[in-house]
Amino acid sequence: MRVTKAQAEQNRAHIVATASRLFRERGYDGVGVAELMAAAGFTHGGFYKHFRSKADLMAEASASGLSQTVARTEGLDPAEFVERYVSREHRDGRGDGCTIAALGGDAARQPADIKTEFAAGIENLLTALQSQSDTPGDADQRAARMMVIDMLAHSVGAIMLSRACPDGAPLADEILDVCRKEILASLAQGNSDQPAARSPET
Amino acid sequence: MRVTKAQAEQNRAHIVATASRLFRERGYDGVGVAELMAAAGFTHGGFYKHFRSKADLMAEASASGLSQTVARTEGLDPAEFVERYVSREHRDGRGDGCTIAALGGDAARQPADIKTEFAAGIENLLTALQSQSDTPGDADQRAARMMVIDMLAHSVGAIMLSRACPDGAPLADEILDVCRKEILASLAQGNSDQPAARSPET
DNA sequence: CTTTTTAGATGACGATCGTCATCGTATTGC
DNA sequence: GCAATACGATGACGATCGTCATCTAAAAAG
Repeated sequence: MRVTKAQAEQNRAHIVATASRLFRERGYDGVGVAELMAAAGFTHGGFYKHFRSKADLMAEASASGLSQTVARTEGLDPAEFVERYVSREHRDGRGDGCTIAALGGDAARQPADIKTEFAAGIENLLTALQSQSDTPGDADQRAARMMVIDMLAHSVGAIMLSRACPDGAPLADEILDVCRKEILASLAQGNSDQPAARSPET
Repeated sequence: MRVTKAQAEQNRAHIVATASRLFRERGYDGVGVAELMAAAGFTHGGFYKHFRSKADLMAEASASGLSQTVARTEGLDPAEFVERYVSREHRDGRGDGCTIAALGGDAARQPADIKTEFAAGIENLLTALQSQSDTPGDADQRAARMMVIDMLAHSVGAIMLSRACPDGAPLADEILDVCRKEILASLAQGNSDQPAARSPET
C-alpha cells in the first residue's frame, strides 16, 4: 500500500525520532530493527526503503538527537544550561535528554561516521553556549571556548556518574548536587574579566 | 577432563579478567559468551560451571575492573590522579583503563546489581582520593569529599567526551588538554583553607 | 584402589539479530 | 486513464545470541 510522498517523508522522520529516543533509552545494541519499527507504528519490512542499514539509521538518529540538544540550548546562558542539565529531571529522563550524555559512551565504540556526528554535535553545542557567554574580545573568545568545553565535560560527567548509581541511591543525588554547585561557582568566578576574581559567595 | 581445584579457581579468575577487559573495549552487548571464553582460552561449554548467567559475569567483571582502578589510584594525590586520568594514553587504552569511564554509560542501562557495583566502586575511589587529600579537620572532611566528587565527575566527563570524537580529531585532544588544565587549576585553588583564595597562576 | 564428583569440550536448542525477496496497492508521471 | 513507480506488509534467510544436555577424564573423597 503506497502512501503520499509527503506522508512517506513524514513517516521517515517519525522513525528517526523514535529511534533517537529508543537508542538513548537502551543503547544502540539494546533495540533491534523490528522492535524499533514496531514502536514507530510499522512492520520491519519497510525499513530498508528508508535506510541502507541499521548503522545508517544510528548515525542519522544520533545527528537528530544532537541537533535537538543544540536547539534547546540556544538562547541559554551557561548558568541556565547547567541548572537544567545537571538536574534530577535530566538524569531520570534519558530518552528525552542529551544525546551526548545518553550515548556518548556507546559512540566511542562505533564506526567513524557516528563519531563524526558526535564531534559535530559537540562543536555546535559549544558554539551555542559560547554565543551566550558575554565575551567580546579576541583573547576572550578563546578563553570563552575553553570555559564552555570545560563546563560541558564537567556537566556530562556529572550526569553519567549519577546515572551509573542505583535508582534512589544517596550518592546519585549527592554527585548531582555537588557538581551543579561547583560548576556554577566556577562559572561565576570565570565570568570576571581578570583571573584575579572576587567571589561574592552567592 | 577435570583440573585441579586451584587450577579451576585460577581459570575462573582469568575468565573474569578477560571479560573485564573485553567489556571495557566493546561494551556488555558487544561481546558474547562464546567469544569471551575463546579469548580466555576455553570453549563456551564450561561457562555455566563458573557463572550462573552472563549477567552474573557482567557484575563480577565490573566489580573486578572497578577494584583495579581503585587499587591503581591508592597512594596518588588528586593532582597525580588527574594527570594520569585525563591523558591521551588513558583515552586510547579503553581495555586497560578506568571501568567507570569505559562502561559507566552502559551501566546506567543495566539491572540494579551492576549499578550497585558501580556505586560501591565510585565510593571506594572517592575514599582513596580523599585519603590523599591533605585535610585534617571535620568540616574539611566534607569539603574534601565534595572536592573529589567534583573532580572525578569532571575527569570522567573529559575522557568520555574525548572518546566520542573520531580518532585523531583536533577536538578530542583539545577537550583533554583544556579539561586537564582546568581541573588542576581548580585543585590548586581549592587546596587553600579559605574560599577566598589567591590563585598564583602556575 | 574404588567410587564419586566436577571442570571443561562438544553439540544442539529456541529466540533474536540484521538483511533481503516478494507481493500488493496506492500514488505518481505520462 | 494507463503505465510505471515505490511505500509498506509478509515471510524467510543465515548468523549469532544465551543457555542447557551430554559426555570425558581426571581430581577429590572414601
